[in-house]
Amino acid sequence: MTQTADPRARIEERARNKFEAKRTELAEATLHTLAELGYARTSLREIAQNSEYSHGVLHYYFTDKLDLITHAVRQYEAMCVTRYDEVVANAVDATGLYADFEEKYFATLAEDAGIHRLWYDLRNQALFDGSFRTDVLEIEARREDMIWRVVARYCELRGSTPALDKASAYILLDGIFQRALLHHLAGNTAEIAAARRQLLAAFALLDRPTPQ
Amino acid sequence: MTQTADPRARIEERARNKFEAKRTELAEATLHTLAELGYARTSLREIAQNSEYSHGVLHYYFTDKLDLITHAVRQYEAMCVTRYDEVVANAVDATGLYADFEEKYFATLAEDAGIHRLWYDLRNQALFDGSFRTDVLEIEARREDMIWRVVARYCELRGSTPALDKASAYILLDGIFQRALLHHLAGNTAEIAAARRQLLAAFALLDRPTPQ
DNA sequence: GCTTTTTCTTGACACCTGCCCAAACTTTCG
DNA sequence: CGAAAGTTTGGGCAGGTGTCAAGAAAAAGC
Repeated sequence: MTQTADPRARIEERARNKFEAKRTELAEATLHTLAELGYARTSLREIAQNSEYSHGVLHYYFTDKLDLITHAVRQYEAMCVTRYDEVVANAVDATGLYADFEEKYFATLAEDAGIHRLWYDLRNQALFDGSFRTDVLEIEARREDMIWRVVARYCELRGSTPALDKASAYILLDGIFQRALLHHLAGNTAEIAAARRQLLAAFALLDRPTPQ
Repeated sequence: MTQTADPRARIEERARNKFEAKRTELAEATLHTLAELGYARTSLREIAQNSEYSHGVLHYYFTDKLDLITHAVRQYEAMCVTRYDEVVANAVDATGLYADFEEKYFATLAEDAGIHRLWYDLRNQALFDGSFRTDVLEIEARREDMIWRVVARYCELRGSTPALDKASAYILLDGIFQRALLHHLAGNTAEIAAARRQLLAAFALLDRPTPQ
């Protein structure tokens, strides 16, 4: 239980932690503003206004606008790539896994629409701006992994083998989600119902009998 | 062959055509700038600089920035939703259709990367800004149709039935494209090769024997 | 309690944005 | 030709942007 002997080091460490904590607090506020306005329309003053500080603070804690947004994106990652882990962990059979997954899928579509469209916005920025590319590709890979855990477990419970590779399975399931998000924001409820059918069909397709 | 009797009407008609022609010319320049910079960073002055006119002209021919961009987007539509029609028309068997489609698919991925990323950018804007939503949804529907013509013809030639509905087939094939585009711009050639395999697997999956 | 350090606010800066407009230029028409 | 209409330019406007710095306020250290 002994701590670092040097008290100066302790103080410095504590300061660093506090500094880091404020950075994440500000990054959190940044995420909310980004989710509401999108990357294109989000300004530092707007971010500050949605927090309890003035816009100058942002430059005290971050060197750049890019630094701030990068930090916010990394923070987003943590919450977005584990969304279905609980569903997978608790699954006892394929039908139940699918039901729980579908429920969470359409729940987050409506509840977290803002943060989801932000992600698609940032991924798109990476098509134009190289600064984000590395982060985006890494998050994308983790999202693929997340979906793959669902798909693999589903097939395992059914005693079958996935008919698509990891990337394609993600592309299909996430693509259905993205399309549904657009229709959700457009208020088109009929297409949300269609997305439910598409998701079901996708799972039916993914799962083929294991060749023995 | 008689023309409109009223000469004043003729003149007015000709003027309108000229006006419309200049609008499309400017919209064309707008597309190039948008493809290079993305929606977020494209300004009217930048668009004008990439054309041979000054920025004032844009306000002479368009009421708004929105008006201009909307016009540009509609113009984009024409070229983007018929890309594979020739491939479909010339197909004599399923293998040939797939080969031609795949070739065009990866050719346009590299050649027209700019315009493709612009499309994804605009589609994304629709998640935040309702002004585009109608146009985006309409173009998206036409793109689905375009892909569906390929898929349906492919299955027809094989004597099989598509295993996914129109929307899901588009989601999968376009999703593979979008992912490949990101990796193309990131210079990741290994993932382009992976996309080739994904596309092949997707077609293998799409096509299931027709139940008789 | 007083000094030092950290944290935060405020206002300034240079630049860019969409939009508007008066004046110059060009074309069209009688 | 001259007048009228159409077209284009370039500058001005109000407002917004990221960034910075000086000084107020708060916290920490002794």
